[in-house]
Amino acid sequence: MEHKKAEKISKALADPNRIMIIKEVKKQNDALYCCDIDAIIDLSQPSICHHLKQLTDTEILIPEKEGRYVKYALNNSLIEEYIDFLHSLKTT
Amino acid sequence: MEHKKAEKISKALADPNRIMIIKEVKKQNDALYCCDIDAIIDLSQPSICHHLKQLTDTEILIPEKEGRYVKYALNNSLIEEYIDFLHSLKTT
DNA sequence: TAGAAATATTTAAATATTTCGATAAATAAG
DNA sequence: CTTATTTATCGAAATATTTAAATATTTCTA
Repeated sequence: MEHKKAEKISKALADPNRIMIIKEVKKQNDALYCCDIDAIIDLSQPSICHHLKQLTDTEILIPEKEGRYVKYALNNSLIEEYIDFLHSLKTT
Repeated sequence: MEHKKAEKISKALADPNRIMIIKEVKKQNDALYCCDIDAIIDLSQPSICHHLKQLTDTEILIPEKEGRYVKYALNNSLIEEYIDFLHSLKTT
């Protein structure tokens, strides 16, 4: 992974609300809906939308449209690539 | 790892200059000096100092004073803990 | 001890991010 | 077709981050 990409993923993970959202995706087993987040995070709907956009722009979350709803799944392989990048930084 | 801690590590990694610094620590085999960075990164001395502070505050880098100099080493075990946290986010 | 060199701190400006209210767009339900 | 519901976008305010000049601190060397 390019370090520019790793930087962007790091930035997307650098917020407590976005980490909460990712945790919730896991809890809901890759089937998190936008409106579920309202119940969990004390932010306005536009703010939640903004955080989701950062997570989907970086492809950490993969959105899938289902009628009026959007379902989010975690991009496990991207996380793996990011982990590989972190391993590559380590000294031996 | 607490997610507050993971958030802080993410934030510290969310900058191209700081990633460059970490890469340079690896290149120099855990023996990076402050003044070496001047040669690599086009930033003022106070800015470099500020970035190093973020990396040491989060304990990503471990500073060791050597007379007038400060030598930096990567905290490999913290990176491992951060990687474990990332694994824990993954869906199965 | 005085001067030089390396690193740290303070302060302020520029830029970026976060947040929310208002509003728009898309689709479902009646 | 009209209305309600879900998600997205715009615009503006509040907050945080990045940067560098000026200055301070620490320690080496002559």
